[in-house]
Amino acid sequence: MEKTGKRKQARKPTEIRQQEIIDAAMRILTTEGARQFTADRLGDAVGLASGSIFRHFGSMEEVLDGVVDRIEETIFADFPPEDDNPIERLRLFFEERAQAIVKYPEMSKLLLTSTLIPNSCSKTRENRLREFKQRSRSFVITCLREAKEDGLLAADISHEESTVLVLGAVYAIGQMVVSAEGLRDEDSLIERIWYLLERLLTKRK
Amino acid sequence: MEKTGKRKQARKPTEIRQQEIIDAAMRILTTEGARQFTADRLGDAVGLASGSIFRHFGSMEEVLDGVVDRIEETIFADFPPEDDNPIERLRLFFEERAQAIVKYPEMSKLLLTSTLIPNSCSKTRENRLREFKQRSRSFVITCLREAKEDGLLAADISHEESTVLVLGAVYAIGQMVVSAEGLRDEDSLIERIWYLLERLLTKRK
Amino acid sequence: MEKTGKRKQARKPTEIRQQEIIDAAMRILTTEGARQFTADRLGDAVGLASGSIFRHFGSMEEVLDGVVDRIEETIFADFPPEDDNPIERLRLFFEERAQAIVKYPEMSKLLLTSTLIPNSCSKTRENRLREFKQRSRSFVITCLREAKEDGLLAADISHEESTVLVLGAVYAIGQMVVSAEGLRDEDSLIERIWYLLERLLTKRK
Amino acid sequence: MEKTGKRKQARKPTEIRQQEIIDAAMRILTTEGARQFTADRLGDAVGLASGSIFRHFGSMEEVLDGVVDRIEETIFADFPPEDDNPIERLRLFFEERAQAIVKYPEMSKLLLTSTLIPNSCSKTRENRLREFKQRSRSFVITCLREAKEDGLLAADISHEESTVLVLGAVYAIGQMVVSAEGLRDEDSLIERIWYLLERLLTKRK
DNA sequence: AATGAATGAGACTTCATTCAT
DNA sequence: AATGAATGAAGTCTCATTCAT
Repeated sequence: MEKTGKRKQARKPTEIRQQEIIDAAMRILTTEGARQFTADRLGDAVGLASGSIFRHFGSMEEVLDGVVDRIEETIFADFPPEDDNPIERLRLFFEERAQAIVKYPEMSKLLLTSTLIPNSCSKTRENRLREFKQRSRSFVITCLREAKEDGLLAADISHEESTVLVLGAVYAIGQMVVSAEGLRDEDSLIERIWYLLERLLTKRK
Repeated sequence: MEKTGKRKQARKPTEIRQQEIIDAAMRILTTEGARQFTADRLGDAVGLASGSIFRHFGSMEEVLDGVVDRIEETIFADFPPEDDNPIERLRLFFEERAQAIVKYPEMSKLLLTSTLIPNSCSKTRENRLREFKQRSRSFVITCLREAKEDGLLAADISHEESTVLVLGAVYAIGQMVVSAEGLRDEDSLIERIWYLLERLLTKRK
Repeated sequence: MEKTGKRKQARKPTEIRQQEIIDAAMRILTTEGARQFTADRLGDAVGLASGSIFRHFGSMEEVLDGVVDRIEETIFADFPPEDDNPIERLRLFFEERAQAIVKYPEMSKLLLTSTLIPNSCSKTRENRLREFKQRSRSFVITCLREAKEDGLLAADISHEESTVLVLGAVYAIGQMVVSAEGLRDEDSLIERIWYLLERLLTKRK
Repeated sequence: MEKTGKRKQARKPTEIRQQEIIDAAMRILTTEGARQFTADRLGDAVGLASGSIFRHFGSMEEVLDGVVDRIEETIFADFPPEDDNPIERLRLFFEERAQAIVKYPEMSKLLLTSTLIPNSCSKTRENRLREFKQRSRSFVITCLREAKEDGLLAADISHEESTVLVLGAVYAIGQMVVSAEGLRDEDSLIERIWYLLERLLTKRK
């Protein structure tokens, strides 16, 4: 019944459309849920007929693969950070990751939920998301282990529990961003959190 | 190779079936994803024809409401813990919640992903999940604020960042449980993490 | 969710139940439509579980056959009326039929709609209803033809159009009863209508 | 023995298909009954897959609304007729309506059976059909009342019973058309019936 | 490159019917 | 005689995908 003044949509090259579609897909997946991720809804969101989606992606599955690609590019943009001091390396990781989450809040949500992204038969996409988490975790563990060996960590702290605290802080920031709208000055918060973490982890003088 | 050879299905009262169905639904949602949450799959999992699901729930939506009920019952089982000392209260919360997560790993996953549970039009279910998170967060904040007023917190620590650390630890434990299968002796880990958190938060002598 | 205080239903012999079920079926068919004619709805209406319907009728189809039986018994209760004068015979028919319709308004509705009564494959039930209409029509035609031969009809009136008027009056009374609730003193109306019809049909002196 | 051999289905614009679907729906409802009014059957009748029905109508309910629209358009095509003389006005109505019924026999059947058209919860469709009948009835009553006031009616005839006769004649024509196939020369019959009615109603000189 | 009609598979849901209790 | 759980078939509707235009 609605005649939404749907003019003949401007033609754009596939590369542009693909990006638009991936953007829309992430928005739908995170704000409306996996069940709303349909070609119709997606077409709506980018201003195309649903059939036209398939000019730019071979299938809905491929769109999802594009989403996962995008996640990878974003959160591993400057990864791994390099620095001789493992604590400093960890700080760089923490701040970059926290800032990425603040900037693209969908990311953390999608990451935390791996299986909830529709996957019909192949486990590949799920595994990739799992691997992303694993890659981050390994980095954190390596930093902390090295710090321990270098005598930089407080004596009674093992890398096991400190990993939990560091990664947990990242997750919690993601949740804050998603839920608590009234969150301003995230940069300062991120810094203060790192300050706390560092004080906890490292040798007190 | 089916052992059951399509026996006449055992009859069970609706109350029992409802529990079985909710159990299965949580398993499917967390291990197979929202897209696999279908009546067929659900019937399979409890050993019923798909149509029979609707003798026990009016719709798939109602099953999901049942899942949310179950989550609420589980994670708020002994909530809020009571104790005069806010730090002690926080410790009780932390340990109960962490143990709940270890025991029912699906819970934390579902909680973290609110919107990803299929929801058609009504936002109620999503809002309930959001409220659960808010309820926990409020409890933590209140404890920490009170501790601050009582002079129990370290001088330079605000409740804002400490909340992030405490909740983050809970989330991270959930993620560990889900991903790292080879996690034994969680009780000890939980204790060690709390020990770390408490040392960080409270006044050092 | 509703616990409608559904006590264990009193046991009644099949003969009683069958009548109750047919009553309920007619009510449902006429007031709620063929689509609502389900075992559940029927059980509801007589205060039984839907499964219990099948203790008293072999199938829903048989219930419908019962409905048709009931219609036949009712509208052909004193049929055909007997009298030497064909006009008087017609009057008796008209008044009996009109009164039956006033008393059981569902009847006329069901009669007028033959095909709308659910019938899966067999045409039998539909044909029976058709035959009921035919039987009435034939009676009317026969009366009028005989009246014509006996010189009782107005000279320029053929039995064809007069049949239409007589039967039409019966249908219209049915419609009035169904729609216009505020219809009192039907007896008088029926009489006045017959008076009109008779004046129209017969020789004016 | 299918002649079509499953050709690629012809594409037609939605407006055309909607009309085809409404046509088929009326045919099915009147000749096969409300229970056969299914998407499958409907798809069959228009030569589409059952799912494709829903490209053109949002639901089966909407198809029914379309049917009611069509009925309204048809039977109220030239309604109300205009003429200064109320008897003449009534004649015009009678002939137009009778001819519409002869042309589209389904109409009268559907009209007479309002509730038997499937309707889930909303009573709107049923009410619309009821209103159609009421609109016609009101017109007839108004004509006859006015004729009475103008002294055109026979002295001893009230508008109440004469309304019954006029509307009844319309219904009876509908029934004849539906049942008695061998009905030729309806025009003449309609005229003769009106002649009878008019002679009955009006002042005899 | 874009549209929009069509399809077929599959999802949700209803329902007559059966049967253990 | 009655219940209420179970089934399987059928019906409504959705959706990815194809393709003529």
